[in-house]
Amino acid sequence: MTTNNLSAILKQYDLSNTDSRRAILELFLASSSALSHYDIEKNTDDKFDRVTVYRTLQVFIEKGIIHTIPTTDNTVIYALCRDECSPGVHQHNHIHFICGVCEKTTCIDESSIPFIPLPVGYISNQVHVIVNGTCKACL
Amino acid sequence: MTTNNLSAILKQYDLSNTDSRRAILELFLASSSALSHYDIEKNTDDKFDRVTVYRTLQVFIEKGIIHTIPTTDNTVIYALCRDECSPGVHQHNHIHFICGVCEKTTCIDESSIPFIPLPVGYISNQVHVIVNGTCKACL
DNA sequence: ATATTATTGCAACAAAGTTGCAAAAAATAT
DNA sequence: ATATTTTTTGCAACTTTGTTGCAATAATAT
Repeated sequence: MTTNNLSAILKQYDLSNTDSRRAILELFLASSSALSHYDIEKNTDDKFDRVTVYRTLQVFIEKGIIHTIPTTDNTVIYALCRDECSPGVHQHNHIHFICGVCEKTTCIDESSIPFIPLPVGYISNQVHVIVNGTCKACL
Repeated sequence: MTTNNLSAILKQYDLSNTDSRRAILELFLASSSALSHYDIEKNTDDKFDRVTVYRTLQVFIEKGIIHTIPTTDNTVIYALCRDECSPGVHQHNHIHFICGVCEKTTCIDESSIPFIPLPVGYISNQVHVIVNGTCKACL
């Protein structure tokens, strides 16, 4: 991914073109699995302050570039949005798979979220499906 | 719930009969929604040390008495196990509903987890379904 | 090139969670 | 019932995670 491409993406999302944003965006584009805050700090050689990373992630979420994934062990992980997310509105129609062996979390684009029937009186906004198991690479 | 009943449950799970364990177990039995660590500390009038609460929750999880629920905002919440969980093995076949208004998380026993088709090479162990929306009481 | 605006990094802090260890309480044996 | 063993608790100290205010710096607009 060239710097130009990264800059263009940032511009598209109406974000100013800074070192940290380019670096973190590049990480997400290069990674096939979800990233934790720790992953991001380490993979940018601690070049950016913790606070900067937090704020960058926050902005990316607001703009609909990345989303958080709920986890059973309660770590926060982030992944690129695939579907049509827009600033303020996240809509994900794919499931998340957590491998118990390599610990990696990936978005499974092949499977979509099934319809979940709810008792009368409940209204559904968004459904998350998290599948724990063993991934292709670890079998 | 009488003290006797609580003691009996603890015995059944092979746990020694202590103040904190009885109190925390009672809280879960009395609550219709999931509880956070904070909820538990406050609802026991800070009578028990933070460390004790952490350790009690950990033991309850190991024994299959309670389970954690993944949340979108990444807080850890705990709820009683409904189905046949045993020490070391958690299996939950119900979905979790998080109300955006009252912020309460409840287990929906009426709906069961649908079958989630996965790409070839993936093996599923456990599936979590989290529905965000508005609950009956908040509509 | 300069002014304006947004972003960064630092410091200080708050909250959440963990570990080792001595004291206290529960279970077991006498 | 009492003594012994084992488990659990609470304290202190620490680590990790996340937040806030503010001055310095960098990016955009003029």
